[in-house]
Amino acid sequence: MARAYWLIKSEPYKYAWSELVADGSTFWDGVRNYEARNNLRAMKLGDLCLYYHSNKGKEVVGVARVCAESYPDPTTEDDRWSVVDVEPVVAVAEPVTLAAIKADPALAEMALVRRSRLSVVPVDRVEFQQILSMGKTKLPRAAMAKKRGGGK
DNA sequence: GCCAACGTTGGC
DNA sequence: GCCAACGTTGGC
Repeated sequence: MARAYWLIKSEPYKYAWSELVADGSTFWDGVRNYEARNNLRAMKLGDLCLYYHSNKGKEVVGVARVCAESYPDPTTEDDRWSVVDVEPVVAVAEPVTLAAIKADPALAEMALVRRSRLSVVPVDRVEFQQILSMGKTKLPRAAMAKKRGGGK
């Protein structure tokens, strides 16, 4: 099964990329939208996520990896909501702004642009690679491996 | 089951 | 800080 790609948004003053790096990993809580939640639930171990700073910055600043698949959101009694765990993989060398994404015809149709209010959106492989390339960023070898443990 | 009111998100 | 987009809620 091919790896999937996603984009997850956080307001940097709420939970910034640098905090994820400092924490080592975190559970991705606070999603209260069914479609976003369904995207969380579709995430598989080893999927890669573009980490986007919304509101302030409006740019892709890092790549994170799903290190635990979805489970009930521990911050609420409401069993409708789920979280996943993510860990940082690599910072984007040159953050890719929303303006740059919109200006690129290959990216203008991204769910990020079309569904701007959705906080967890799918990204296709081509879009993912294009953003990394715009960000002058290469994935470390370890993240290229399919999954930890590497089974078929 | 429709739809108006309301709340939230996020770009500008 | 404003406002557009849009998801959710609740009255009927």
